[in-house]
Amino acid sequence: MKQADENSAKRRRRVTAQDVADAAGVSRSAVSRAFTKGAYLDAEKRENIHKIAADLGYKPNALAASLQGSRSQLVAMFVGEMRNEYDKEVAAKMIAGLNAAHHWPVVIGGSGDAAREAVDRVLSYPLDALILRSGSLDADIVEKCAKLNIPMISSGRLLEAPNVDNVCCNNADGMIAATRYLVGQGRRKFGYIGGPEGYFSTPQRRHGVAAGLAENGLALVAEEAGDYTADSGYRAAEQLLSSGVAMDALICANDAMAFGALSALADHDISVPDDMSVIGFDDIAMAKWPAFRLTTVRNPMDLLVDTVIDLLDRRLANATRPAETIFLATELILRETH
Amino acid sequence: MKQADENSAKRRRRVTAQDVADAAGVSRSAVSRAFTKGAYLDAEKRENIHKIAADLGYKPNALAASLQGSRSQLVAMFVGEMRNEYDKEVAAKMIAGLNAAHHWPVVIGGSGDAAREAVDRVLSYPLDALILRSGSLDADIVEKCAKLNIPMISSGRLLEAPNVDNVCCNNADGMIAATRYLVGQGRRKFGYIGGPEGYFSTPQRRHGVAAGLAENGLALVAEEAGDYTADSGYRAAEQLLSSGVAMDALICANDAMAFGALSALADHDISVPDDMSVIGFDDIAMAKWPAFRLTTVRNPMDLLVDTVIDLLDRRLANATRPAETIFLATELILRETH
DNA sequence: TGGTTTTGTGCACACGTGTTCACATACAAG
DNA sequence: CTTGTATGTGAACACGTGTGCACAAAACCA
Repeated sequence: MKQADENSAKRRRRVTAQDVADAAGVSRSAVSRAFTKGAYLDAEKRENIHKIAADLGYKPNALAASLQGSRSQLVAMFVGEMRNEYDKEVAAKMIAGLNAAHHWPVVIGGSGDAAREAVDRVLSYPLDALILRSGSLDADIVEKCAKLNIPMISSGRLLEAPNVDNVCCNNADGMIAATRYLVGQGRRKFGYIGGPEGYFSTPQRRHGVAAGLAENGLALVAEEAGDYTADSGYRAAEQLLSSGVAMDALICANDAMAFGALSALADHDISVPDDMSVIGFDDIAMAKWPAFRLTTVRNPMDLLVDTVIDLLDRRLANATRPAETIFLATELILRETH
Repeated sequence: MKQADENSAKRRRRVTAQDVADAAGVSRSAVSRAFTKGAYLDAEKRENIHKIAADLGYKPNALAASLQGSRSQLVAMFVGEMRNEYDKEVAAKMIAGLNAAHHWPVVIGGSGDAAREAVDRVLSYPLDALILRSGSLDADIVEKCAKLNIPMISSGRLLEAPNVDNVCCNNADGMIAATRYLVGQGRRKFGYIGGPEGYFSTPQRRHGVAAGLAENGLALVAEEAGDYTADSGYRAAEQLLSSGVAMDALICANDAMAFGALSALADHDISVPDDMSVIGFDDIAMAKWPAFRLTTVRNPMDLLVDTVIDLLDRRLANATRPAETIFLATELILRETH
């Protein structure tokens, strides 16, 4: 009776070190030591404990262990809305990279109040760090993390604060290089499809294009703004074409909008690259698909992931290291639309 | 001196309920009560504690609280390699859905040994559940979870085990509907680009196409296999075209491969849909991009996410509920490639 | 044999929380 | 004044783990 009660009660519970200890006829300490590398325990007994533990399906509860003061290995990652393909691609790579480095990402998405509340709630876990990847969040998150002693790494935009490391693609330089190249190819009448307000990259990329043109005594002849989706790129291109302004080059603030623009140009029987050069930004996987073969500015995603994880590991190794801001170099990828 | 030591030591630690209690001049119990809904505490004192807590940046440690026996709210989600766009899209939606339902997904990606090891490690956290989304994992994960009392929900493929809920798109029916429709449109010579071996959906979709043709006394005239990426679709289509077999319809096991196939057809000046119908499967966001406007079979992602979360919540509410397997109906989406 | 070192293990504490229990205070009723 | 009843609140325990400390047993040496 009592036995049955105990069994049914245990059925609901997670197997605990005490259960293994009872089964093996040793103390709970011995079980703990059997799973702690470098701890002092008779080899034979350790093996026996491991065997019984495997049999019972025991795993030390990482959270209870983290109460001891060690790291939880949990890392929160805020990814914004993941509406465009670049964000999804980076998120996927980041998850893989964190896994490989034995950090476990608790992923938060969305925008606005819901996102703010979600991040707030997730801060109640003992996180090793918070990674901001795209999306915009209230600035007071920085203060909250500082008080909770949770290091932050921002990779979508620059967050100027002590204890916040930043990784950032050199947006302006990338656009300058693209513009220079097209000018060198003889293009003169540049149109531009920019990003939405509120994104960190929007003014930077816009500025890069303007600077690249200015150093050749040129300026944009036409301009529209999209929201970084392919649909908005299509609409923006339609708008530019219907305005009647003559263009021979169209620079887009990201690849997805460039794809949309390419479709609009095709619908208008404008040949690319004969009549018009099109250049994107990011070099997402799709850019090299046969349907697009897009000339674009590479936003180095793999390097971004590696850099973020490197900063994270170094931050965990040394909490007082001064915050760093790292800029990543872009690269012009020539395919078939320039 | 002692004061300074204490301060610098505390600087490293997370703010704790005891710290707030000291600052507020109450017991730690009072602080805990101040943050526990429905607990008994003087209203004025509760307000004061909240104020001081906000000032210090205190948040109850969710993990320490979960030791009490309550749920951790952590949910592991295995997402496979996330190589194709469908997987990324579903993962993004699932993350958003879980967040909205106040579950916090610890996301694991990858494949092979690394993935197996990562999932194994993540099981050391006190998870409320494990969601399998795509990808393939050793079958012994089911047994491990059973022993650890972690409920599982599989959505990529059917996992026949007690305590594993399944959500699955009705692959065969979707393909039957697509095939029937094309036959009704007068198509007779069907080619097929299938998925890679090892995926749960591969034989089901293949079977659906065969069944749809068989009921009209037809059979496939040509067939190739890809790996669910656009590139592989392009190569497979090239292969089919170079074989010289005449076709008037090409069914692809997913949208990404259909995109690749469309490019190959364009390169060969084969007009879609005049000379050839092309149908995909999934209806990912890109399918309606102006560049593709792909006719396809909708794999209902939003419904998938809702269903998984519903199953999760019901499982948490009732651990002994018998495992369910839910099939989701597909829908033929007619655009411009049929 | 007696003393000293090595080897192995259990006890007890700490981590941060929620909650039960007992106790103190205040106040109303008899 | 005594008794009974609300109303708050602190002390103590439990959750599952890692580890310092003490202690026992065994091995070694003289």
